Amino acid sequence: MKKPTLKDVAKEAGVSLGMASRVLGKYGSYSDVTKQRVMMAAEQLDYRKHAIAKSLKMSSSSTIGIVISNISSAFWATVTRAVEDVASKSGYHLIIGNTDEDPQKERAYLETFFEGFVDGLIVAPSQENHTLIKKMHSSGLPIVALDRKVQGLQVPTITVDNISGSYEAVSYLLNKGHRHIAVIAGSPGIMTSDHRLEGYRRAMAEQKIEVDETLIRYADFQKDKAYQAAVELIDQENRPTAIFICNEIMAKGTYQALQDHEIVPGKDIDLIGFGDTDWAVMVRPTLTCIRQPIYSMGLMACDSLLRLIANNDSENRKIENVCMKTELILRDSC
Amino acid sequence: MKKPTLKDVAKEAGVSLGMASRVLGKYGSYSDVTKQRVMMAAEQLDYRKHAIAKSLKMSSSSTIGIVISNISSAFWATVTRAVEDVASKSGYHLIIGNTDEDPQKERAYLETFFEGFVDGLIVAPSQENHTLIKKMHSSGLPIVALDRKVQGLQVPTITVDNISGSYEAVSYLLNKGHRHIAVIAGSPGIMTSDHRLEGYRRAMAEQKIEVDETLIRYADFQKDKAYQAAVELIDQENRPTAIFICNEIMAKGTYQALQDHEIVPGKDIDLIGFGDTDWAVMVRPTLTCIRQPIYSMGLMACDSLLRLIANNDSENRKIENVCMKTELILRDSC
DNA sequence: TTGTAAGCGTTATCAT
DNA sequence: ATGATAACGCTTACAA
Repeated sequence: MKKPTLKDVAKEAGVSLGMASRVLGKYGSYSDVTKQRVMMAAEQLDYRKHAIAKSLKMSSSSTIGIVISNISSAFWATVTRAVEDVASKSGYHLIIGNTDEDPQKERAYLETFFEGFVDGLIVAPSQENHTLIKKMHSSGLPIVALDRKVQGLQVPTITVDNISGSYEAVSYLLNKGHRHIAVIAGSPGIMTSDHRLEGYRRAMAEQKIEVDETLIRYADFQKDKAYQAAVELIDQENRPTAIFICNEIMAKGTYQALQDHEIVPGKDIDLIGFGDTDWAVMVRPTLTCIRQPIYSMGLMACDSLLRLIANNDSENRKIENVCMKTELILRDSC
Repeated sequence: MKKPTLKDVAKEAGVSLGMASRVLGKYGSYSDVTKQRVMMAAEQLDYRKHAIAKSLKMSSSSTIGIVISNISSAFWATVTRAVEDVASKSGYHLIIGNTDEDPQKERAYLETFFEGFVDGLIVAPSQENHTLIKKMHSSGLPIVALDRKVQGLQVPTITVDNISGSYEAVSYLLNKGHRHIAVIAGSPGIMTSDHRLEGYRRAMAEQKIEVDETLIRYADFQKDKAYQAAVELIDQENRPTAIFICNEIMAKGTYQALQDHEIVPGKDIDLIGFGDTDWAVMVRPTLTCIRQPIYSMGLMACDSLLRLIANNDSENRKIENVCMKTELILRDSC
């Protein structure tokens, strides 16, 4: 009835517990006869090692954790997929923690992951729990930061070059002759949002065009707020001739607002969105996007983490930060 | 340097190990003074319980596993999100296993989840590993099947009524006067695919319309194959006047094929897709869909599993199968 | 109220 | 080559 243990296998095979462990774990030395008997017994009892017990003994759970905002968004689902692919190839399991950008939830996950449950952690940190993360790091837990930096934390960080990405996009608009370029930004304080806005400002500054602050709207990365912002922008006195949207969720809201108001992207107003999305090629006109190497980001983060775990004892591990380039995908919306 | 253990806390507080455990675990009895001293010591050392050790002792890891085909698909990402929401509310962690419908990968996950790592399992089983799943179940591991049944396995199963869903959709097309209705199906053998095709056949049979087998195409749930199938359908002699597509991924391929050939859904040909998707309302014309209660499915699955875990000892748990209804969302493509 | 000690199922060291 | 035994860090029954 109960699951058989090593003890049961040993008894069945007529050997000692240690012997059974050696055979099944393929270490130490044992005779061929013993091997046969143990294998037989294990087979017969349908024995499976108890992973938790092993973890305790080895102080390693072969599990990594990932703390992100929302697994059901296309971006994070792809990242998670990549991480899981890499992790499983190395025999690691993946535990996910969904925070919804809620510092409370994030803290709860970090705390439980800090209880020895995971061998390493990939985290897209909010602003709030930096001290906890630092404490975890200094206590020796391997950590990789993803998509966002943590100030003063010396861990490998995988980001996208948000500044140059949006700089490129806005420059493209400027070179097309646009002078009134609106921005639908995320939330001030979040790195990805700030950097994308910064790219906009740099492009504008470079061409010596003064930024009209009424053309900058914060929509907290939310679709509905972006819809609202877009409606306001097209209604306002100095209607922009182009809109730069700081993520794909807000791009959806913006695009829908324009559809609802029968304003045609690429004709009545130009549009570029940060982040590619599957509907970008299905809508008409298609949407010009800044593509991020999402899968690669997850892949590199996990790769980096696994290397960190492997070399955890050696102190000479040096921090490898990666800042990936984006790609401007030109389509019909501008 | 090393993480403090209960022993360290006890020593620091000047009490026994057992005492420290009682205070920190809030059970048994202890004096106020002892409580103070232990709490102080724990605080001072920044003590955290070791989750693995606790799991071993309690033979429960507060972790559940989910085995699905692809976390980066919208459907499974939403399911996973729901499961994680419910699980985390009850203090459970979620480990994900991505199979890509590969029986080998699926088996690997099932095996490791069977090593005592999880307290329960949610699985969308392929056809191959039924015996293993049954073995896991009979060994006492709580299991819930999601989206697909396992023949002869007595576990709670959360599915969608695929037959009635597609029956409703195809009947709608028939009532509109369509007689040549094509189907782009998934893979024969997979329950969701077979049932959706079955719904089609029933609707046709009910109106005594003979099924033209050249109008049935299998596209293995893949976008490109669906694209190809759609092209063939519109090129063939008896071009269908409507197409019923068995999932949203294939709907994407089909829709794109029509766009590329300048055939307008809802005008030149009617379209209904099984499964709602975010681009359905963004494309023009919008796409009519059969909506599945995806989040609810994940929610109920996890809920069911947690109840199973809670009542695992009592034998009187009865199997609660849930078959959820779909909803036909009428839009412009038909 | 408090301390002692026996496990949970492994791995790995030390004798033999 | 093999067996006995001490951990890993925790919970908890039993004694005091």
